[in-house]
Amino acid sequence: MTSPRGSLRRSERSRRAILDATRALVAEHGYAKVGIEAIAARAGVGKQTIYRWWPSKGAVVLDAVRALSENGEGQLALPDTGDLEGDLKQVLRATAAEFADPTFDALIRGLTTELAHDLGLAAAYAEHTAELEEAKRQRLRSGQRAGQLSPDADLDIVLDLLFAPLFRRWLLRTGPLTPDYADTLVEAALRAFAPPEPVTAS
Amino acid sequence: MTSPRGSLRRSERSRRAILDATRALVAEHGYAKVGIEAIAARAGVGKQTIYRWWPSKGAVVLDAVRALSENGEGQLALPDTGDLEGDLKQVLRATAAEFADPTFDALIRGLTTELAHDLGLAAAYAEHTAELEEAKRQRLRSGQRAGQLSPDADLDIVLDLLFAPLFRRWLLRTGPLTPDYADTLVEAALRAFAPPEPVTAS
Amino acid sequence: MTSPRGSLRRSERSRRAILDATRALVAEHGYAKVGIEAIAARAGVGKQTIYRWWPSKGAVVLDAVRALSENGEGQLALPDTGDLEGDLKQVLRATAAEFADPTFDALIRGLTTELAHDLGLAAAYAEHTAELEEAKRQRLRSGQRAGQLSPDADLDIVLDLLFAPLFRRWLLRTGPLTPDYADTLVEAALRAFAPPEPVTAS
Amino acid sequence: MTSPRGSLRRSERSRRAILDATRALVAEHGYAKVGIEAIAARAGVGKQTIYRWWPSKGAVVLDAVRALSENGEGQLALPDTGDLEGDLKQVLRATAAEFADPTFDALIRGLTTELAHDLGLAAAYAEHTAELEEAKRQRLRSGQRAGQLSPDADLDIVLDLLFAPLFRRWLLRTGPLTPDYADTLVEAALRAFAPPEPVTAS
DNA sequence: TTTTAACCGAGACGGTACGTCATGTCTTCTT
DNA sequence: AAGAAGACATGACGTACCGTCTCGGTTAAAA
Repeated sequence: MTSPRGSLRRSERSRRAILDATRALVAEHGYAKVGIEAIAARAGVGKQTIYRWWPSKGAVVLDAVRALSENGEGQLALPDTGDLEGDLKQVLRATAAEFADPTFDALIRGLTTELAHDLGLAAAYAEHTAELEEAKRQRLRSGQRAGQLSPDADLDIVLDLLFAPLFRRWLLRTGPLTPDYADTLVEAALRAFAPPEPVTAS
Repeated sequence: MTSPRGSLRRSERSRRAILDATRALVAEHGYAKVGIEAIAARAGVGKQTIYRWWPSKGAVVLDAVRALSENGEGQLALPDTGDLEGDLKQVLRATAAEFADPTFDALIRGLTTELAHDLGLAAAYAEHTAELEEAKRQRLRSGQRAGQLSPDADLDIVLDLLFAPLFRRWLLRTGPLTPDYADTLVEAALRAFAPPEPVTAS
Repeated sequence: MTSPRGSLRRSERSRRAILDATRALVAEHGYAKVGIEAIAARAGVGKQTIYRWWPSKGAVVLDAVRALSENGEGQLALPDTGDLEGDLKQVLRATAAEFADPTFDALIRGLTTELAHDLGLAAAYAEHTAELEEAKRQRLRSGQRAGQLSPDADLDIVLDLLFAPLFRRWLLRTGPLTPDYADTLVEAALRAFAPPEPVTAS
Repeated sequence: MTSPRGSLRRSERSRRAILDATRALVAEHGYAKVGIEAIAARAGVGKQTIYRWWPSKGAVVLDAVRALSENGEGQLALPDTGDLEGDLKQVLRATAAEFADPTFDALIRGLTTELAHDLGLAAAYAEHTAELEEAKRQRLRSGQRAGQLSPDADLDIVLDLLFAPLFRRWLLRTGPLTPDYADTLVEAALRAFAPPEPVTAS
């Protein structure tokens, strides 16, 4: 069901032009220096067409980000080789790599700072990331079942330990997002929630 | 002799009025809706007096935050009762509590999102927090010496594990900043960097 | 078909409000103390609406003056009773009287001093007054044909002699603009360009 | 008696620097674009030193003009060769030539437009020009005694006829200030106030 | 000779207006 | 009905000057 949302007459052409222009402009000038007028001008679109379909610049950018991820849909299953540590390292390294892409960085950085102030936008973003979050939790659960993670572990806390340091370091630029850093975080988090030592028969 | 820096004639009166007005306005209306003009008007000051001494709104807010901490100077020693876990829990709970104060939240939230975009401001902020960061590291080192933390532990990583989840949860409002959450983070981080089991004589 | 010039959508409402506000404010406070912001505020109009259509305050005032004259259009024919001296006295007296009106004085005084510095504005003003100037020249030509003025007279010089003294006295306030003064100027100018004495048969 | 006016301690050095800077800046950028701050900066003088001795920019410019004329003092006697027409032509040509000097033009143009709005300044200027005006009147009186001008002629009106057209043409740039134009004005004015035809004995 | 106070340069201050820019709403005409 | 275009009222931006004010430093008169 790929029917148009919200209207029977919405121009797909304009929608794409707006999101493309947004991506390009934010990459070029940074989130803060891009305004609705500039987007409209670059997209060759009337301002009203933007205001009609999005409530704020943040919402446009959110959709621009969404559109990026929607190229290959449904790839939401995380790797599950049976090796939790290896799989998580791969995921965190990939996340760190994403942040290194200037276009993605500019988009997601602006969006993130907007989320901090706009509750509605934050909710919309949460909806967008819910699936991915669930996939992460699933992978942890799978590891738990495989005895690679304590059965008592609160998976949300594990996720926090894994991703929050990465997020903070990226957002505030307090350090480089190296693969090593990703690995270190995974090792620390898994150590914190290691399964209990099996009692070995002596 | 801490003679006036940068000018021989800067008005202390105006400086304080500006920082006070900034705090009040950001608390009332939120960072984004406060402009230089409003600050100047509320402070009873010409706009140029702000532009003369600060390069951006972010810089003013940074100073407003700085001024908050400078009331009681030099209180930078963190508690060191000998109980690392207990001391850290106290610190994280206190940090969480700070974020609960609406005025401080509004100020620091706006400032933080500005840091994400303004490298110069981020550097200035880093300078401001350097002392506190060092104090935290000191406390961890002290715990290390007391055998409450692995001698191999990278203290910056420990700090990341402790504070980044709190930071992220606060900034993106993805969960409540309860004392329990603070405690959980401390326990997890210490577990991740627990000292090696002493070999017990059998 | 005098369809809208320069734009398809200019607001006549705003235009009139701006010119009215300009007239009122200049009359109240004098040309120099009136700014674009004040005009916009009084007119209930955005500043940009002024900047969009006029290049300078002087241009706005010029249009405000223009609008005054355009109430009754096409009344440009000067009196021509056959008595050149009488007609000119009437015109100069009327001109002097105009300058006595405080609103008109304030507008035209500010405009005039602007003309002295702004070549473009001077050109625009010249265009505005061209018709009137031509009408004056016509009346002189008519007098010339009637033998009341030397056939050799350079009409522009005659106009200078008639109006420049009035202009200077008004602008610099070096004397009162009485009807007597107007009459004196007319008499002097006509004496300077009197037709040659007819050769009387002796 | 060239004692300092208004104060026993006024710095002649600063006074000259201010007037020189004023002349230079007005010549370079035009009257309107020169401000007190710029003059002070160029003169290497504190703003207060200007505000202490002059009430307005116009007053400074007036003094700058005054200083120009005071180089060779007392040259106020107009030529009196016995030939009124020739002498007046010389004076008007000289006046026209003065206006052609860009520095003088810029200064006097700005000053003149200021006079139109500032009564106090106009009075001060009148005082400055009083001597010259009187000299002009004297020359006319001398011509009157020599029978080159009607005994009834109102000399102020004659002066108006002579100089107002020149003034207006210069201020509003409605035509070139050629020697021919000067001559034409002199001839016209003298024709208007020619002495009565002597009754020739038949 | 020493005081002392006006004058000086410098420039920060509270203000006002500038001319530009972007906002979000609106109207008009086109598709 | 939706879109491109862009005028509109609004209001913040950062700059430029205004005229006033303080700050040391420097003179030249008075003591």
